[in-house]
Order: sequence, then structure tokens, then C-alpha cells
Amino acid sequence: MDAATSEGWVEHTTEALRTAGHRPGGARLAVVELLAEQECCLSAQEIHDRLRERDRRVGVASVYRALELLTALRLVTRLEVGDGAARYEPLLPGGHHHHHLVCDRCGKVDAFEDHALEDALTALAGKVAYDVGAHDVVLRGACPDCTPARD
Amino acid sequence: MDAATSEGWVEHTTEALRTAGHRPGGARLAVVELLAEQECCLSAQEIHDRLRERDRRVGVASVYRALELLTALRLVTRLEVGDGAARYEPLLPGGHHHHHLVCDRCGKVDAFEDHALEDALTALAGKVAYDVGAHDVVLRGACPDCTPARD
DNA sequence: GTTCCTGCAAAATTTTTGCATCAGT
DNA sequence: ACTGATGCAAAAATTTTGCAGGAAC
Repeated sequence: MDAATSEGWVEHTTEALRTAGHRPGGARLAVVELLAEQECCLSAQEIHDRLRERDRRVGVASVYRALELLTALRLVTRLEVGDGAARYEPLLPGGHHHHHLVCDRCGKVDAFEDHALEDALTALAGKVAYDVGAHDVVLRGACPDCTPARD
Repeated sequence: MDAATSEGWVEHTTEALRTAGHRPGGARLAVVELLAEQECCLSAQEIHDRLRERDRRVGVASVYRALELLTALRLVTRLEVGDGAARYEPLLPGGHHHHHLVCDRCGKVDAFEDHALEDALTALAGKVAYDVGAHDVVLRGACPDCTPARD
């Protein structure tokens, strides 16, 4: 995610937390700032480890609690790609969002955007019995590095 | 799933297992037959519990092993909806498949099909860098039972 | 000072693995 | 008989909860 967007998200997020009556404690802020720097999603363990690497010592429980709160406030998206651990990434205000490509072999996760897909999903939301508030799309396959040479 | 389809899937699946060099042991067959009866996806625990209810005593490990094998052979689809447990459902031969609606409040999972969505996904598969082999779509929101009355 | 937040540790859950035993070929 | 499948139990991995101490208001 580019710098301008991520800074905006940190601001937006701390503001939303304050509005919801939560104090911007150190651990929560550290998680928010780390998430903002990422290109794509991080697992709770990855967040925990990376914060420790940079001498920002945060308990695992605080990471999970921060993520739970951020998810509930719709500031963060939770995503499961099948490796047993949930992943989280910033949910940008303004509806600009992406979906994910997961490599079956190496586990790599990439992001993509597609307008036609969004249109189909939007149209669909009006047709189903549920009051749809969010959607996730995951495409699985072999990433370029894992794709055997084809001709 | 209707009876004809599910019976066909049991046959197709046992045949594919045999072809892959696996013996149709009792536990694996029990898991396959139970899955075939279901409308939609079941978690490993649900499979374990339901088999025990009907006096078909199967170890949890066997359930997981059967599901792992079936998933690897692309006979079953694994789906995670965010409640911490993976869910599994038959993967019907012939490309006829559905996606899922998950209720944020009660956790209910329903299925839906949408041709326009499939078209968008198919078109998309040709454009991305991955060699896409499968896709999952999950729509989240409030199910009819949990939707507050609207006018 | 009160209330919420944090971190550690313990517990709960989900899934995997080891191993002796059993079943299918 | 041989090979793989099964079931139990133990272990591993992920996530949640309890609680005492600390920080923010």
C-alpha cells in the first residue's frame, strides 16, 4: 500500500477508535502502524513476530484483541486462505478494495483488483436473501514462480 | 444436494480413490457417504459428531485424514468462513458449483449460484499471473432470520 | 482515582502426528 | 503375509481467557 494511503488509514483508524470510545494504547497503535505498512495481509503470528523484531514488545493476546476490535469496527478485514492461520489487512475507506490470489504450492498471497468482478458482486448482492455487507474472493492456483514452464 | 447427484458423487469418489491407489476403508467411506448427504458444507467436528451419532464410530484423525486426501484429489472443497473451523463439501464433477453466504450474526451458511459471477471469474482467470485452478467466493451479511424488519 | 489497556501465562480449540492394531488385497 | 487404513492418545499450532500491573483520562 502506498505511503499516502497508509498514513490516511492510520489517521482514519485512530480517529475511529477514539470515536468508538477506545483509548489508543501502545499495543493497539503498534498493530495499526504495522498493518498500514504492509502490501497485503499479515497473520497474527507475523504481526507478533515483526513487532518483536523491531523491539516493540507486544503480547500475542494484545495482537489478537486489537485485531478483533479492528475487525468488529470494520477497519480491518479478516481473511483465511487455508494455511490454518487467519490473515488481516487494512480496510480502506471508500470502497476501494482488492481480492486475493493464493498459491497452492508455496502459499504466497497476492492481491488483484477487477472492476467486472466487483460489478457482478454488486449486482448479486441485490438478488440474494441476505443483507450483504462484505465479500471475499479467493483465487487458488499456481503462482508464476511455481508454474511449470509452459509453451 | 439431490439424491441422484449425491449418489453419483459417492460412486465417482470411490472410483477416483481406487484409481489413485487407495483402499476404500470403512472410515473414509463413512465420511464420503455423510458428505454426499449434505446440503452444504460440514466442519470436521460436525462430521465426527454425526458419524458417532449414527453409531459409525470413527476417530477424529481418520476424519481429518480422509478430508485431507479428498481435498488433495479435488473430490472435496475446503472452505473457511471465519468461525475458526474449516468446512468441507463435495466437489461435483462437471464444473457445476456454488458459492456461500455467511451470516455475521448467527453463523448460518447458505449456498447460491450466479452465472454472471462465474463468467466474471472465468474471464478474470485468464488475465491474472497465476494459473488459476479454483476459486471461492464468500458473501457476508445478515441472513433473513437475522435481518431486522425493513420496509 | 477510576477505567481501560497490556502482557504473561494458562486454557480452550482445531488440526496433526506416532504408534499399535485391524482390514483389504 | 503385506500394505495401507484406522483409532486412540499425545503433540502442535492457533486463538481465547484470567488476572495482576500499568497507562490514559
